[in-house]
Amino acid sequence: MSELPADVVLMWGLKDTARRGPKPSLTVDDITQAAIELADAEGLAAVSMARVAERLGNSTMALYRHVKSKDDLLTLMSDAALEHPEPMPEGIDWRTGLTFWADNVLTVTRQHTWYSQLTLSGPPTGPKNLAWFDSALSVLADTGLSEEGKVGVVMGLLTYVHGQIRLSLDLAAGFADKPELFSRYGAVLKAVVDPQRLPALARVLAAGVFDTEITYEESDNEDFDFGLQLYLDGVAGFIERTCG
Amino acid sequence: MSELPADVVLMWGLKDTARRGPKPSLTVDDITQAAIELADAEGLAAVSMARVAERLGNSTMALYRHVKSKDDLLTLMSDAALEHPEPMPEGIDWRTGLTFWADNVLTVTRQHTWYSQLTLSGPPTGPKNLAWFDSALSVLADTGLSEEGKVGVVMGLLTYVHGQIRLSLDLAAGFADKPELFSRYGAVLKAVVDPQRLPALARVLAAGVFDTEITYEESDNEDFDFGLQLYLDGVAGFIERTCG
DNA sequence: CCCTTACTGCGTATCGTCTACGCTAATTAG
DNA sequence: CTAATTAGCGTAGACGATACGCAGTAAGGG
Repeated sequence: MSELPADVVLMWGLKDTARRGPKPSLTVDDITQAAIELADAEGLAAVSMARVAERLGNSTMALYRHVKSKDDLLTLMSDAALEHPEPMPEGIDWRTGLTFWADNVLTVTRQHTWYSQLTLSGPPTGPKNLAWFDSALSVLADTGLSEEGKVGVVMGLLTYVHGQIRLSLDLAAGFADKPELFSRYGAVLKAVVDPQRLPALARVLAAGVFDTEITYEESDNEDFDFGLQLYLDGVAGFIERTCG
Repeated sequence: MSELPADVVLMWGLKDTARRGPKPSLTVDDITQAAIELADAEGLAAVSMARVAERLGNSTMALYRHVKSKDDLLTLMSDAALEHPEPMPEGIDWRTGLTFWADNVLTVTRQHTWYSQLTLSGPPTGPKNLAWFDSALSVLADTGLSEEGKVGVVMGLLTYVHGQIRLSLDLAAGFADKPELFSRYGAVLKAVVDPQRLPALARVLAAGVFDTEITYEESDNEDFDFGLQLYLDGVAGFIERTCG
């Protein structure tokens, strides 16, 4: 028990209960929650130990009694920010199930736009992260895939989903920052692309693909589903090949 | 011409040549290169204006004559760090071509492990980035896809590749940092996972999927290719459906 | 040839960040 | 009651980004 890493102990709430000194006026949970609210409101860059402490009405250094370092806090946030996954409808087929799952990941992550900027420090160990992992795995139970195959499929899906989310959130943030760059994207490329050197790209420009103003909320879901279905097509083939 | 964004002007080297004052002892290129070397050697976190200037034998503030801000410098790095793409073999079929391309992206990015930590501030505009974009598009020329379809396929592929790279690099960094967490991953999960609440995950653990020590350089390429081929399977179906 | 002008390098200073260390006060085990 | 343990926090150091302004340099115009 006491052999478990410190992060894991904190995330699962496995602290020794009988303590001697003064009652803590702060819990790790309070700190994590305050940090998440701050990140939601002002972005990940605004999360400093000082700002978090201010929000809790404590001094900066008080936080270090509960959290080893700022990186530690970020790790805690990466689990605490997630909701529990929606329960999978019973008897759902794997393809519908994974689409449902991916859409839920998208929904949850959209509420914490900083999430995809976190740097992973290891494989997932927190309760929420593992619950999501389990949820995706359970959908593949009846496919006949080996356990290792299921893990591969889910990891690939997670990578795709996170990659897509990160891309779209980064772009959305950039868009909010300086929209000119986006509305003029087609024009800028045309000024700079030499059809001799980059012929394929020049053809795309000539076809006017980047001429429409890019708006975000709409195009995102389409692109997301487009790539997702491609990936799931691949999974279907894999299942067929392996277990068919 | 002068209407182009500042970043674009810098990346394409479109500065006014006739200047009046003293000869610059520094070029934007020198600065970018120094920053890249620093990031390669000590990680992205080590890149500070002071450290970069020190490496060039200049003062910190001298850099701001050439670069608007640190974010600006990071944007420049995101283009300058890329090699030019290997030229596509003539007459290569799209699937082999995209696999070749993805492998090249993997190779280039492995040389700059910080690359996937950069936050994109907008759609790609630098010469190297666009060259890669063009290279992937050119492979799809004979598929009969619409220009928009090609863009979608390449964007999806890029997202997958970057996501995968980021995941594996983050994990590799975490592994270098504290290997215990990785070698004991299976054991930690078993201590913490309740088969009642997370049955699918418990089955994976029981099958011993996480019991083998995780080594990185080997498993990476397999996972990468596995997911890549799934995605390409999906693309094949899409081409069939659309143009078949 | 000189002066104006634009530009480079850089010193100074402000403000924000993380966090090591040690003190004080609160709480409880024995 | 005493000693051990622990929470909160003040101080301070090291480091980071960058606004501002000064001094010196090189070209263009006369």
